[in-house]
Amino acid sequence: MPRTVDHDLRRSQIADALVRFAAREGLHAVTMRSVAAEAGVSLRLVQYYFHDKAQLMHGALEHLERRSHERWAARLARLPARPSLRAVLESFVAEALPTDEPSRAFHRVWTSYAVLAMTDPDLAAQPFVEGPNRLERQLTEILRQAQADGELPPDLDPQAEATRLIALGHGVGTSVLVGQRDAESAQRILSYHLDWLLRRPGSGHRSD
Amino acid sequence: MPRTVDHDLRRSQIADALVRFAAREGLHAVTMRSVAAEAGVSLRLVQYYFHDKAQLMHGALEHLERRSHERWAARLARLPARPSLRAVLESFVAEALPTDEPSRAFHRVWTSYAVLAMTDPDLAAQPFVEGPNRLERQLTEILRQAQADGELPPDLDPQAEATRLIALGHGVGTSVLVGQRDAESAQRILSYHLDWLLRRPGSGHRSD
DNA sequence: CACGTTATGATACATCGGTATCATAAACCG
DNA sequence: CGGTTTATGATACCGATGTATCATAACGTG
Repeated sequence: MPRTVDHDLRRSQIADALVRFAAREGLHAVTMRSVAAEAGVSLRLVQYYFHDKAQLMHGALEHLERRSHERWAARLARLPARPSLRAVLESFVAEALPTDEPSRAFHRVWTSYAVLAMTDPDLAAQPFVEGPNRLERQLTEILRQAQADGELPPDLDPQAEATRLIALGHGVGTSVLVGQRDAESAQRILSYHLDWLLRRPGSGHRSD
Repeated sequence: MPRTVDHDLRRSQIADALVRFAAREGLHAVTMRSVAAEAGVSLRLVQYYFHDKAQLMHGALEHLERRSHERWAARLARLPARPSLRAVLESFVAEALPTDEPSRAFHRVWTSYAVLAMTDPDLAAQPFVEGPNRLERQLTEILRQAQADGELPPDLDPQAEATRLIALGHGVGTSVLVGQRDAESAQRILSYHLDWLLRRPGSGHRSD
């Protein structure tokens, strides 16, 4: 058997190129040719690995989703063994907000895809419905556990709070992407929210 | 002087056609020809009134912004003379959320433009920065006033709460547009938030 | 009515972008 | 080495789209 190359790797490289380009020029400006150029590869090869533009776009979205899960998992792994609820939620916020430039790029492209999904039905289902739902369940479970441990006020609804935190992160994140607010200000807003959420877990923050 | 026609009216009609089409097919699918067809007008006339595609897109965005302000003003006008804080905030939420189909269409197109603005610098400034900023100031003032009137707990920061409410509306709204959540569920989340915000304004809601 | 504005129609043209084809080179494994 | 896979290059084609041009029709105001 001759020349063996990791197909998934090549596909990842090309998908990465698409994301880089889309982050810079906009997803609407993505063409087969521009992606090839960005990847430093011939147009022909992009056709070779993705056959279609539709499949290219689809593949890049899946790639983006995987990357996102990886980063979230990695951030959780970086936490200490028994992290405080605050630490976990800070992690979530840091991941959900477009802070550094790579994160900005990711969120910009992700949002662009979300807009496409609003009119392209076959693009939507998995990433933009199931994804957030899973995250919401995950976060709900974390909050429920924290509540059982007395780290979260018992009068809060974990499900509702998870939803609220995610939606807030999304909303504030968008305002950063659009240039209304800088990342620092965004973090302050989320901190304000967390401060309130964890206001009197028993060990009491600040004065009252 | 011969045949006089209201230019602004024609421009509005064409801009409306663009919005309708974009809501249905996606902003990326908008072409001079598709807008003309949607407006029931010749391609030539679209060129006549907007000269350029860039100017057409720009004009439609301004149109969208005006429409938005009109609707918000109209909703405020429909409120009673001395409305309760809750009523005002409910109005805001109702306007911010894509509930009925026309509202869905508006928010869908607006979000599409927001994504364009992320990479097209000359498209952004006015609507997506100044607009939200103005809304935020407006809402902050309402909250500050309500606080002075004892309708809002005094330990809340009006500015921060305004920001939070808007961001939350945005985030939840997006989740509706993307099909993750229905409008009813979205309203429940915002109601939860308002319930908490107005929890003990002096005349005491529920038990504690 | 006449004139200029408003509107249409019919194209024409260049460019871009997705797709397809074919020949060929380069690399790698057995 | 030889053959299969991987990759490039050179194009070609077609449809879509923005833009431009020109003639002409409809129309209403003075």
